[in-house]
Amino acid sequence: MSAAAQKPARDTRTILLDYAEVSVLEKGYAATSIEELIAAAGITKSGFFYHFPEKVDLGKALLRRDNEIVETGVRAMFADAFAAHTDPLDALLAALKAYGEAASKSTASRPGCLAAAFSYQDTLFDDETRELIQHGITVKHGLIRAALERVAAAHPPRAPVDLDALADMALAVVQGGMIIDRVRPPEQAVLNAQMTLYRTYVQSLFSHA
Amino acid sequence: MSAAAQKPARDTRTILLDYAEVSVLEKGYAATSIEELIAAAGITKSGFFYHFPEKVDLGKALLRRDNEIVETGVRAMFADAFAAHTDPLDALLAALKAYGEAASKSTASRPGCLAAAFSYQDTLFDDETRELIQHGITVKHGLIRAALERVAAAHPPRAPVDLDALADMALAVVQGGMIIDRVRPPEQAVLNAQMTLYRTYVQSLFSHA
DNA sequence: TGTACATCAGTGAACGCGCGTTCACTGATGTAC
DNA sequence: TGTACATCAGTGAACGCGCGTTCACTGATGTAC
Repeated sequence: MSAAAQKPARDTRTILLDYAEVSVLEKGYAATSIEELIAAAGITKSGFFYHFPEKVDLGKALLRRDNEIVETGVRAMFADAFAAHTDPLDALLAALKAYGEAASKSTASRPGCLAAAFSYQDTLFDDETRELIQHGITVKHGLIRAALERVAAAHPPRAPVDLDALADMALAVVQGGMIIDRVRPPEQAVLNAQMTLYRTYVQSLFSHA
Repeated sequence: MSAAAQKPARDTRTILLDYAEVSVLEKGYAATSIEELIAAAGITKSGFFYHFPEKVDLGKALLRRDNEIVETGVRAMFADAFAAHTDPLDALLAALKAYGEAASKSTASRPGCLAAAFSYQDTLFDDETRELIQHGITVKHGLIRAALERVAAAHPPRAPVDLDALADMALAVVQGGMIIDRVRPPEQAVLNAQMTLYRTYVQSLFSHA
């Protein structure tokens, strides 16, 4: 518990990215100015362009960092859950719970998703950026879909279930829950309630009462 | 079927709003410039400021118009559905189907929701605008929640159901479906598939097989 | 151990453009008497 | 029917600011021999 361990000594680039992430989530990419980022990081404007040759590179770096968190963090949630539970259904439900909770307490004060923010501004970007936006949800979809397959193998559903659509529903419920949480006045934690409801649905589809 | 009936002769203000709506959905409010709007409407910049004293008034007008469509259009969908079906569950399912289809073929080429776009830029706005953003989803929530109450009265569910969360889920699934449809490469109609899945869920909660 | 060079992480000054906004004015249409 | 005035839907020119971007340069640290 040394004091040094608490402050990981963020470098300038990380400070820029951290501040940009919050700002993009609050007012969007276009309205996030380089000026405010350098004020937060305490460097000059040319210093910014040393780290990011163009503004669009900031957007890409933001998405790449976010995608890495998905690749490692969310993947680990599913791996851990499947390691901890013998029943795939229990594992999936645990993983979804962890994912929902992580999503609800993201970087900024309000929940939000970079990919969602970017998706409503994406004609400003090039193809590479659009692919980065897409990548994160593709990975998440894959993880959930793979888990659903294991669940379906262990618990054959009564009626046929479209596993792709069901996996998408988890993503949709999180994205939509975030938007509702952003729009509604106080903290009502719609996102968490939605994930709970979704988990109940999945359970009802596969567990034979 | 006269030719005059096809072209309702949009006035300049409507042209500005129409173009702005598409643009906001594609690149966001901040990146939607007055310059491009007046180019589309064929007026000068001062002409724009005759219609909207400040840019923020354009945003408000956009949201007010959208809210009116919800107030009349979506309300009518529910009224029509409940007039056409004796069973409240059938009525709700029909209304949701109509709502989902309307949402999937909105103004622009891709599905999108003004409130969602604005919610990811809302620190740019004043309180009045934020209330307008909120109003639309409050109304929709109210309509779905009222319908769910009638369904629950006619078909008491086996297990207790949180009707507010279930109503939110319809909104979340539509908002989330839109984001996924925007991000995924071709037209996969995730939004419609999600609404179908949601309707199946509602049906399973209330109809005793 | 000393020197030469390369890389890193910036500085400082300037750029042009496009943005939202203001202001005085105008021509066409509508209304009052 | 004619005139006076008001309102509507704009025009045209100018504004200052902040934006992203460029360019030549710099001081500190690292590496080679």
